[in-house]
This record gives sequence, structure tokens and C-alpha cells, in this order.
Amino acid sequence: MEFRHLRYFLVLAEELHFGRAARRLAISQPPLSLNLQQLEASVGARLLTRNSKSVQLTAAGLAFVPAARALLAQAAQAASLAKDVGEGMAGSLTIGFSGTMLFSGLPAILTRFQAGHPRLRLLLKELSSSEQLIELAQDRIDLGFVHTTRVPTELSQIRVASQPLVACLPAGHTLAAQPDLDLAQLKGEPFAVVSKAVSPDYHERILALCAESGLDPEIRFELRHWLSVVSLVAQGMGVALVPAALAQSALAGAVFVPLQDQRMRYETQCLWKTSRDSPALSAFVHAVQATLPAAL
Amino acid sequence: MEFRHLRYFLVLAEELHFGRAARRLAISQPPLSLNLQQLEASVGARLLTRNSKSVQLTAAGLAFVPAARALLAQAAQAASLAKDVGEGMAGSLTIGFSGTMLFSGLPAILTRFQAGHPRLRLLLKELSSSEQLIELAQDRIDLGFVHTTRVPTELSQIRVASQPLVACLPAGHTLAAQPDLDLAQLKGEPFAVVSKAVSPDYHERILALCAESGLDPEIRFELRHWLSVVSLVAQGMGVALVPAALAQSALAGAVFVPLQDQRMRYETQCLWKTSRDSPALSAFVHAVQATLPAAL
DNA sequence: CTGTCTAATACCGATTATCGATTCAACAAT
DNA sequence: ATTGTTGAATCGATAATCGGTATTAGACAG
Repeated sequence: MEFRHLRYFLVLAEELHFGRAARRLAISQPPLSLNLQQLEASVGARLLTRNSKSVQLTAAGLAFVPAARALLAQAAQAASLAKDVGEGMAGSLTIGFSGTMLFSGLPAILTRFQAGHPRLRLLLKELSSSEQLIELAQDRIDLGFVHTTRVPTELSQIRVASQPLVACLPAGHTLAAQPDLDLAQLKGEPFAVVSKAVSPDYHERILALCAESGLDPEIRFELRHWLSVVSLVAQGMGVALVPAALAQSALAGAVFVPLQDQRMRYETQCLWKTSRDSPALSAFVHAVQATLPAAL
Repeated sequence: MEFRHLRYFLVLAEELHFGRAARRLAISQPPLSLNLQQLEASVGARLLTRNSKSVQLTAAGLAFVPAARALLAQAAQAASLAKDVGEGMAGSLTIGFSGTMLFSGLPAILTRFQAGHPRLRLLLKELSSSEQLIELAQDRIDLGFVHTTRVPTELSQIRVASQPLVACLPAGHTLAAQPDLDLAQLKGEPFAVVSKAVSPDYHERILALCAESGLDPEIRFELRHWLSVVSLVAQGMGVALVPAALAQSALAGAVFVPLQDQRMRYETQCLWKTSRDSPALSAFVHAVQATLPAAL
């Protein structure tokens, strides 16, 4: 059985006339007769009763019409699907992201990309930076939005955001009304930080910068999520250094004050395995690059 | 796109090696390379990345594998379905029957036929004899079990049953205990009959036979169904002449007494359009003939 | 009985597929 | 570096297949 047989048969089933069908198919009548005979041989049943006066579908032919139609339609669909997957317009893409990205650009990127790639299924997984590095290595996510200073060599990266760290204070705190702060002013305050396991190198770097400023923070709370940190501060239990974007979380009771030392920046990289050859991934990376502010 | 391309591609996707795949397909390696190139051209996407060291599925190829498998499976299924329909082993068959057939052989025929043709869908429609003749003419049923003396010439027929008519009397009737009856003994009784519209020629013939026996029955009830006739008799409201098979309906209160005049027979024909070319119909007709008692 | 219409058959030419041999590229081993 | 090995692509020749033209066979209608 060949696709050609199915095409010919369907036209024949519509026309019920070899001459007309052959004309519609832009072939001559004899090969059409031959093709139908071949199809009938491969199916093992007569599909059309034909004599010099009339051509009619048999019961088998009648049953075969929808099947043949379905086969041709499915073949076209399969080809178009593969083509779309090959162009990154279909399929699925699994993206990891750290929670703060919800406040600094991720929703905008996703919305825009999805609009241009409606048939691509995006799977989003909120993960810590260190978890994302593991999932990337295991091909369990295609791409991740990560805060890391040390990027494994097998990964490609784009820096998608760089924001200052700001002080996060309870609304009633004595320093909450200041236009800006020096780190040293926070001496003696109980600090809340994101735990070392979640983002080890940032944890380390922040502590180093504090030490430079002569501040030896008293770390009383280790939390697994930045929103937990802000929530805890909002309830007056401590202070924290957090990425500026978290100001948009709009959690009542927390106040964000810029630092004088602007060296403390919190950076976001978009990471993916260089070796991974996924058109959807390429398309997404391209979209991410297109949305980058020129300043970076 | 050709089925050959799909077959080759699937083996290639399993082996991920042109040489081995070609050996499994019993062709040489160059045409396999060529066929894959053709498939990729027709799909519009690269399906395998290949270099001298490794062959791997692309995202598009991965998406295409299940589609290709489905296409091949569906092609085989379509062919097998058409073949089965052509042999009367699949499809559907619509059968009309008059209610009395439920007591004279129809269930046995159906059960036996269905066992031999499990994939054939039988649609049963209870219809009066005259309705069946109309439905047969309009191709709304393939075959009917009918009580008619006059069969249109475009129909083929098999006589599947011939049973005597018997008197049906209320259990308490004075004649109920007789071993047999003469028609004349029913003079003056209120008769129940099946209405003329339902089975016109039988209606007519029975009246003619009664007249011959010097009986001018007083028809007080015209009913649309034999079971209604028996039910009415069972309730003591009249008497009737009914096909002997109805004795098996086991309706309490009705008694069936043979007639001395055995000329009064009730015949059942199996009818179908001679011109109708349905393998399922042929198979069914064949099965009906096979279950006929040799006596007929 | 002839003319017309339709599908099947016979035969031929052109296209296409397959094969064997060879080439090219990437590694591995020396 | 160089050579050997492995695997896919390319080349040229042959074989199969497909579609075209011409013709045949069968059924009606005039």
C-alpha cells in the first residue's frame, strides 16, 4: 500500500468514474486502473465494483474511505508536527527558575514568548539555583534562571538581570525612614538570610562583602526562600539584604532601603547546556536575548 | 512521503546506525541514506543528526517516531478492516423482524451467527411485516424476517418457518380442555386479530379460510402486536387464531388448542434485496440456510 | 450491426530506486 | 604526524516501477 494508492482511491470514490478521476489526478486512465488493482491486491478485498457501465463502492470500499482519508490527514499532520518541532514552534520546553524571577522579568518574557509560540508547551519549575544546576546536568530542565557566580563550563549563559541588594527592614525600624544606608549601620541587628544550601556562592559572597564593610552580621535565621525572608522581616523579627526586585512583592510591613555600597549586586543568569540541541530551546534563548535591556 | 520511508526511519531510529539498520532492512546502506534524506526533505526538518561517529534523533525526529509508528499501524488496520468487511467478518448488518420471531428461532440464529462473526455489529429492529417491506425497499434494513405471501420480485427469500395456526382461548373457556377444535366451534365468539395494517395479506387469508369453514368471525379487537392479542385473550376478553409458536410466550391465562384444519399455516420468510451486495448479508443468509431444518 | 462509452490490457519510454564501489571525515593507535 | 578503522555520503551503472499511448473487450443505444 502506498500513499499514492490512497489519493487515487479517494478521488475515484468521489467521482465513481475512471476517466474523470484520472483527469482530476492529472494522469491517464490506464495507470489509475492499475493503481486501484494494486491497492485492492494489497488490501485483499475488492473496493470498487466496475463494469463498462458503472463504478460503485463495495462495502469494503465504503469502510476504507474514511480510513484512507484519516491516513492521508495523519501523514500531513505528522510531517507538519515534526517540522514545527524542528523549528521550535511545537513540542515542550522545561524551564527552571528561582522564585525572585517572578518579580524581575520572567512573567514578561514568558508571556511574550508564548504569544509567538502558541503551540509550544512551557513547563515551569520553581527551583533553587543549586537545584537548577543539578537538573540542567541531568537534562531534567532545558534552561534555568539562576543566581550563581560559578557556571559549569558545559553550560552557556546570558546575564539577564543585575540588581542591587537593598536593606529590608521592618516598617517601624528606626532606620526605615533613611534615604539610604551604610552596611555598618546594621551592626548588631538579627539577620535573616537564604540558607547556604539554596544559593551557596551568593551566600558566601554577601558575607565577604559584609566583612569588608566591617560588619559581622549576626545570622539568626536561615530560610529556604526569599519571600520567607521578607515575610519574617515584615513581622519585625529581623533585617535582611535582599535583591531590589523583591520590593515589588508588596508584602505589608517590610520596607526597602538602598545601600550606599552599590557593589553588592544580585545577578541573574539564564543557563542551558551548550550541547543540548533543541530548536525550542534556541528559540527561547533568542527571545530572552531580544528582551534584554541594551544596558546589560 | 512514502510508507517505505516510515519503515526505514523507524528501524533507523531504533538502531541509530545506518549499516545495522540497512542490514535489518535487507537493503544496502546507500539507499537507506538516500531514503532518509528524501523523508527529511518531504517533512521539512532534519530527523537525525549524523556524523561519522554517531547518529542521534533530533527533537523533530523524536516527535516523528510515534507518528510514524501510528501511521504504519493504522495502515495495516485499515487494510485489515476493509478485508474483513469484504469477507463479511466486520461492519454492520441491520435486520428487521416481526415480534413472533422471538419465539420461533430468531434468538438461536442470532446467537449462533454472532459467535462466528464476533466483529460484526448486528442491529435488530422489531417491525411489522408491511413496515419491513418498506424498509427493505429503502435500504434501511439489510434483511427482514417477514410474514407475507406476496414477495416483491426484487427481493430474494428463504422460507424459514411454517407453523400451524392454533386457537388461543382463555384458560376458563369451555373449549379450552379439548384436544383439538374445528373452526366452526368458535362461531359467535368475540375475535381478536392483528390489524390489517400490520400484516395485510395474512389478515385477508385467514378471513378467507374462516369463510370456507362456514365461520364468519365477529372481529371485536384489532391489535398491533401478537402479544397484545394473547394478552387480551388471557384476560378473558375474546379468542384468537395465532401462530403456534406463541404458545411459548408462556403468558398466564391463555391456552392454545390445535385446529383440525391444518391448512391454516403461518409462514415466515427471510427476505433481502437481491441486488444488495453486502458480504455481511451473504454470510448471514448463508447462516440462515445452514440452520434450516431439512424438512422445509 | 455500427457507433459510442468505459475499463482493462499490451507495450514502451522515462523516471526512480537500488546496488557495488568509492570517497570523505572523524577518531584511535602507532 | 601518519596510518588504519569505522561510518556515512557520493558516484555510476543497472534494474524495477510508474505513467503514457495505443489498443482491446464489453455493454448499450440508435
